[in-house]
Amino acid sequence: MVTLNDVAERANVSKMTVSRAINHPEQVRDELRTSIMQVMQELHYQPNAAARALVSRSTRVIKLTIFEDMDTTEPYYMMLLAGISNELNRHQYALQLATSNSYQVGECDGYILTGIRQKDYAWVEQLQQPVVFFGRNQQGYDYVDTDNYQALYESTRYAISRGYEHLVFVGIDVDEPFEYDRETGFRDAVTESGVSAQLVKLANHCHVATDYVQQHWAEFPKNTAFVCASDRLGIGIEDGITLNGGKVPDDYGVIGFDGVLLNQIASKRLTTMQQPLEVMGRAAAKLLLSNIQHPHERQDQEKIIIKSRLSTAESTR
Amino acid sequence: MVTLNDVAERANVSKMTVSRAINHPEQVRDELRTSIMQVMQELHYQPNAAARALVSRSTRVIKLTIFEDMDTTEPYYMMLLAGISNELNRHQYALQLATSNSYQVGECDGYILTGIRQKDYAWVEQLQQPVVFFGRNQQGYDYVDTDNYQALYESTRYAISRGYEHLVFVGIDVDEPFEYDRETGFRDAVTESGVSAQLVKLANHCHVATDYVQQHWAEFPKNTAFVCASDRLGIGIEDGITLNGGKVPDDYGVIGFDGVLLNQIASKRLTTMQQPLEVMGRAAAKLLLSNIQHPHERQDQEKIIIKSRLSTAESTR
DNA sequence: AACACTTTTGCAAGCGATTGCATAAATTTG
DNA sequence: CAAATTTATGCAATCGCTTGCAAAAGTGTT
Repeated sequence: MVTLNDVAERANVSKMTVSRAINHPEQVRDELRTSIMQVMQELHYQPNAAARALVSRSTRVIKLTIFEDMDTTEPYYMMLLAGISNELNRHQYALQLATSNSYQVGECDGYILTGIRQKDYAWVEQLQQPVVFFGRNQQGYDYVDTDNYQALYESTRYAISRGYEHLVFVGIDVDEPFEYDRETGFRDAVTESGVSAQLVKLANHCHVATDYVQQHWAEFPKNTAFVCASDRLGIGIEDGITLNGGKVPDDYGVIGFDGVLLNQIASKRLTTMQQPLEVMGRAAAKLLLSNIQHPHERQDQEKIIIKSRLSTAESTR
Repeated sequence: MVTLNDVAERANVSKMTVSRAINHPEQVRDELRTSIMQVMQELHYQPNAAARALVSRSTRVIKLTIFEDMDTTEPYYMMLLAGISNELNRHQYALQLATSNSYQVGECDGYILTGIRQKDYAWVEQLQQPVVFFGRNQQGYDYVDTDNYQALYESTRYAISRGYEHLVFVGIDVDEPFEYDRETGFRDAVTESGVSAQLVKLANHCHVATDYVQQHWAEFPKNTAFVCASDRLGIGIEDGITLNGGKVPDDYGVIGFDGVLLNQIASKRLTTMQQPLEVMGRAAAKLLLSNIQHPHERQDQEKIIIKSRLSTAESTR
């Protein structure tokens, strides 16, 4: 292994000068610095991260902890990963992946947390490091989230504007803030417009939504639009409608939420509120890094809320 | 920060004894060890990873490097991640994520590489650490892969066994071993059966496949089955058929490959060869760890080949 | 009880880098 | 041009832990 000392000897300077050439270039004579850089190249010198971390107390590692069984394999997270990873790389931080139940091995400079449910907050509190949430929380932690209220409000308004007269909100059966926000967005939109509406909460799976439509088909007059809390539900609902002989989008409309399935299935063009997950990932990474670099500058909870964008397709007229 | 010394003082032993209690429990008197363990608990002692790595020359970090633009957001990788992450956690290793173009920050004990193309091998060779590939390679590196030949051979045979009389292989237009294997599996199966067949290679996107069917519709007599190199292509093909008024599965069959979209879209029940990605991820992690722990035991290239499983659904009769 | 063991614990050195302080060189100033 | 100041480099200590060897304690044998 090539060490600072090796470089120093070869460059005829002390290892301190080499160290400074790397970390504080302005403190080293230009000429000398370039010659040191060259030696580093020749020797393929790579600073030892462990040694650095030991003395500087900074690992340059950020952990993304996903509080959900990873075998559910949400493609959702993949886009998040892309955003986070890109941003961290720009700042020369490494991204480490962990799940809630994973053995806590290795240290890090901060955490990005996602998929957190109420029961997990105890775990979070015991963390002694900067934390940024992906998803709203009422505990005062900084977070990045999409505007769930706006998303459902807007998609509901859109459905109404397309002439659908009966609205169904198909939510997810969890007790979490994001779900309330979505529901409230829907409620406000229908109340304002005075159209008839109903709500249901289902487990977040296609077939559950399909079954629901099958079993309650009588409740849905023509001109019903289903505003869903996820694309999965949207797709399931659409199937249910088709199986009952309903015509999408002429007689029934469907709007999803997330937008993660969009690029994958060309035919299933679901109208949906698309979350800019890559952007949100970047934002979370950026916020965390800023918290790490300026530990005391911030007093209040920082909230970065990024709007979802309506992406219209063939499941609405 | 709680250090070994703190624990040692509190437990009235030297820090060496504490260290041994952790790393070589059998060398410490049972009674003493349990009392040390207790002190560690009380003080919430966590060994400093950097210090450990510095002296032991092992970081307990594995890097998964994905050689593909991550913004393509293949859900494929998510399942892989799950498998790798689970296995690494069992062995108390951390998983670090990197892309080919990401700044190489931090050290690791080994690499799992996926999405590698011919042009990337130069980068790999310069690595000075154990490497396991995800996907076949002819360079002598250990790898884990699904049996691409078997997968396409089997799905083609299946299509033939269901009575389809004209076979179309819809491949991906890349120059990689895995693609040849698939093609060869298809060729062998049709040759053996003597059915008529044709091949095409397309970019791996739904709409490309849909367009292809539209433009070549005249070439496909009734009783044609499309055997595809990915689920995306399969879904695109199916759409193309439907748009042309073809009946799936009665007059046209479609078989995909991967199985990653299966659980996501209930209605689009594509018959497909399902890769057990979680298992494959585990296998890759296990193989890498064994290479790390027994550096010289192995002479030849180790190949772990895991069969895909046919999952029949509504796109074949 | 004295010897040769084996088992258990402690000491000192060092992994590769960075921090604080001291020194040397270069530059400015009166 | 010597003194004061700025800029550039080097020295020593240290981060928390593990390795190699030495010392101490315990065990058994004659």
